[in-house]
Amino acid sequence: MPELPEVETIRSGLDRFVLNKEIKTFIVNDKKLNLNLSSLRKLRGDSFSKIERLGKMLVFSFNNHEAKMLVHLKMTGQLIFCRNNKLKVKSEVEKILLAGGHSGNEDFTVNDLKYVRFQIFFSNGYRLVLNDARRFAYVKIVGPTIFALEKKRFGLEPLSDDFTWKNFSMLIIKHPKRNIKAFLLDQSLIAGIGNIYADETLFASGVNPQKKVGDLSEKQKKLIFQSIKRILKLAVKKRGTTFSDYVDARGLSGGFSRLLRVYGRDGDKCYKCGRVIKKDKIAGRGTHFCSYCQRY
DNA sequence: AAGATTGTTGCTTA
DNA sequence: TTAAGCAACAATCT
Repeated sequence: MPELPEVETIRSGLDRFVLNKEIKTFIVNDKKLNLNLSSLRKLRGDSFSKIERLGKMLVFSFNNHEAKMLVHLKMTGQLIFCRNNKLKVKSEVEKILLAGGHSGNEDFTVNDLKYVRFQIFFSNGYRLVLNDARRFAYVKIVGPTIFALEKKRFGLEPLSDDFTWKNFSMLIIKHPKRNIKAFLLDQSLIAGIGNIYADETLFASGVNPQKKVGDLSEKQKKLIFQSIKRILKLAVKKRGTTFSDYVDARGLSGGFSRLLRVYGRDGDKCYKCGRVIKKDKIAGRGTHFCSYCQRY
């Protein structure tokens, strides 16, 4: 469920806490991750030099190794930075990190980490935990060649300078037969949009999710292009959307949830026209839309 | 208790 | 070649 805004929020949160901190050791708690222990061992004593986001994937670089650590949270993965001990009610990480001024889920404690799959222990007494109920999330250590291949699979970054009207239109011309919902979800075309922001984008644009992109009017295309940028930017500013599992690196919920206009509102009244919001399966995903406001 | 669920991949079909 | 549909992955919730 973490999409671009959620992953970006985690990324920037982590930036402040793990960069240039010496890594003491890695612990693999779930064999399903298929991690090579000897390649992890080589990275002990090193530290992260930067954390980038590629679509919904996080890319960790090291100061003294060429290898990169790739983390994809898939549906229910969480990356939580916390203190390296078992504290009782309020963990110290909350006291320290909440001092940063953010309000949020105050009840989150390290005790809620029930599905720990992977951990990075830092020398300063903190650790980074991959917590994932459904075990779809992955961690990979890759060299430059594999990383270059991985990178190629991602399409345009919607918040980068490459996401221009020209590039967006070219994508549409290349895939005229695809429906717009599937188009928005395809990570190899535009990277980072998931089910929530696809539905929000189409509602904001007044476009029917079934519409073939080749049949969109110029006005509709422009609206979609602008809505993608506007909504994702706002959602990043609000620190993402919490629908079920998502929390940021400090265990805090996102603030975009209350700004959702269609996602999860099936059966409720449309904010624009008052008719009932529908939910159908389109492009293989549950799709929320107003059949009146999004009839074209 | 069956069915649905946020992401992605890979297979089958048209 | 392109796209749609569907199962699979694992666990939880309704």
